[in-house]
Amino acid sequence: MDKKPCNSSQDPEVRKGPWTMEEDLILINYIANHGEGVWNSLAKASGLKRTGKSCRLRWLNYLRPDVRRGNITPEEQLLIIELHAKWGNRWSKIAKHLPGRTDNEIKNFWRTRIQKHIKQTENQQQQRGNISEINNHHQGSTSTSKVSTMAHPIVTYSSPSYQGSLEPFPTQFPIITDQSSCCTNDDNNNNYWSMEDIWSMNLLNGD
DNA sequence: AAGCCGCCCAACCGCACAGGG
DNA sequence: ACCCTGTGCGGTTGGGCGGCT
Repeated sequence: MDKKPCNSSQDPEVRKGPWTMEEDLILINYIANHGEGVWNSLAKASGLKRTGKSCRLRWLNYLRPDVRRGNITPEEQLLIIELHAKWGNRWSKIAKHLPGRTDNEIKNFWRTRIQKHIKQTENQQQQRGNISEINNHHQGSTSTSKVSTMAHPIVTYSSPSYQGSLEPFPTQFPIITDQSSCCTNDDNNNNYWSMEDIWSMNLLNGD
């Protein structure tokens, strides 16, 4: 790439990549004692070899005690769809209406699940369109794809097929019936410590 | 059993904006 | 009025993991 590795050469102290448990604890402890904000000086004062940006992101997206982790509930799915139809990719704005959810999480959710679902829906609609066109015209010629494209103009993400159908993903996603179960994360976080662990360790360490 | 492929998510990057000096 | 620094936001990437062939 054409990017200069100036940071790594001039400032080898700056760490990148996944956060370690130790770093998380340092950040949590520091914020518990001094509060959040002024991230650049926080990064320096805490002794973390991270940028302020990185500290902020880690805190907001993962370490904050009020961050809700686990599957997006059907209600949240609907809300995301509605708000996205209204505001587009204003993830932080959407996140403000979903307590405990981060813009990053919503963004990822949208990209991985909903966009995929929309594509599938569009494909299905196109295929149905093809079939109906074929049935309507009894032509069976090679021009069906063109016809179907005209019959189903490409819709944007605010696909009207979602709005009003209060059942966006009836079978595709596991539905959480018990909110308390979302905090166990047995399978999801095998390689990670849960936030409860971290916070209890934080308390054990003393602040 | 091994390799491949696709999905998911944490983290990084670049840009824009706001506030202070 | 201008510049600098910090912060916030949206887009993108890379690695881990599970399912499939």
